[in-house]
Amino acid sequence: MAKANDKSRDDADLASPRKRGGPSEATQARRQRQVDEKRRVILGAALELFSTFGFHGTSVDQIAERADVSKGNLLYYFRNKDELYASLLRELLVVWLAPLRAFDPAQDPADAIRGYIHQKLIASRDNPAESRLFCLEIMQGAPIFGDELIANLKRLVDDKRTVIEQWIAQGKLAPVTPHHLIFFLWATTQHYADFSFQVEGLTGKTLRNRAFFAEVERSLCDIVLAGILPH
Amino acid sequence: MAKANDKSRDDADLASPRKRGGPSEATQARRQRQVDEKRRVILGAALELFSTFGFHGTSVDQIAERADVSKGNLLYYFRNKDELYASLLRELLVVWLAPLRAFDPAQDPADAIRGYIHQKLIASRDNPAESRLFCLEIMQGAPIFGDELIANLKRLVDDKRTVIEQWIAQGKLAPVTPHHLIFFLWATTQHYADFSFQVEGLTGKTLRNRAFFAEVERSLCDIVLAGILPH
DNA sequence: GTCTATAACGGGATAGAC
DNA sequence: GTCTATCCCGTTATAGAC
Repeated sequence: MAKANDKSRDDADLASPRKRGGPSEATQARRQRQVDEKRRVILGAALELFSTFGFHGTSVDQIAERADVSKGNLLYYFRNKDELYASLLRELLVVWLAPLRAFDPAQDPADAIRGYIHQKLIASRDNPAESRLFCLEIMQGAPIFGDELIANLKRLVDDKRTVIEQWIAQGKLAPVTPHHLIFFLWATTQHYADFSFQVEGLTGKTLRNRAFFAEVERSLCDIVLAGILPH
Repeated sequence: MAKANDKSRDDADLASPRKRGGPSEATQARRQRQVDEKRRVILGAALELFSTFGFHGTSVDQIAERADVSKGNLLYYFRNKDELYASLLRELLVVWLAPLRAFDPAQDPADAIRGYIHQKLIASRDNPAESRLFCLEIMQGAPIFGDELIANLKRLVDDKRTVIEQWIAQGKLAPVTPHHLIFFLWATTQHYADFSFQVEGLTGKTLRNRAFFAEVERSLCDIVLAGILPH
């Protein structure tokens, strides 16, 4: 966020001719808030479109229209389409990885996993677009955001691998391969976001349906926990 | 395939001026084989590119280059880009759904599920591009192949739902929700194809590594079977 | 900061020679 | 059947008025 804003701030310095002494700090802060708000709106529109139609399937014009700004104006806030896309991914990465980050060796593994599934299903229900965006990006080999994404993932996963290993050493978990357990949790929970179109087509329901949400959560917890708690 | 070929055959009739009586049946058959072969090469190139870069991220030019034909020539075999894409999906649908189709009420459910996981992992190892192609298509709401794809899926899934229900009625399976079991198997096995880039980035291995393949298979079977066999 | 106009480019599809 | 040349459109990005 900080980095992404550097540019707009630089441009603003050039573009708005100041009287001697410049505007008050309050005025500057207000302007900055308006700038941030507009960036937020544009990023929101970009998220919806990129996650549905992909990077190449979405035009800057479409994003501008959805965000209710002109294309020229959009390209004042983001240097080009690539930067808009990268900003979007960078901003969402932290929140997208949050549920896994919560894993802690002090927790009971069953609680931790139940909690993870719950959090991830809520995210899949409320923010399916984010999930789809990362799905698309990773599936295509992360061509744009690339190394940054994988490097972040790797740091987190290495960290959580040791947590799972501790649980196993303490006899609290069956000897599963940590990587596969993590992939397993990712795959099953994200499925309901990434393939919501298919899930809805086949079952007629989405995670927004209370009963369906509970059913998914129970099914996943039952299967996973039965398979990984010490026998 | 039959439908897709109608057009080329029509065009061939128009394009190649025949002497009275026309070419021998043997000659016609040979030509047809060459036509089929060329279509196959083009479809193969299209599969690799579409599954990696998506429909909009791939140009007809790139496909032509990879298939070693000119763009003009490619568009002689496929009316346009959309038709090429739809032909590809239609042709792969049957083989892609084959592993699930094998589910049979006479089988032991543990055997059936072990067999499914094995088949699907082999497919994920040997034909990851097909898996990614369907993943992309379904994730984007199946805009092009659309209703045809969902209709096919629905027929198959409804069929297998009753198989699973029978297993449960016979006490051979814990009372799982059939849909969720199916989603579960899809999600976990396809993960290794669709996210192979991520899997490799994090573990340093792919399904082509013998030991890794066995590890994945064992992990999946252990977890799933422990969770769904009658307790 | 915001808009319109337009330059510059790439892609899909067709025409027509061979 | 195959190729090259070309048309035409949509798209990105910039220039410049306000």
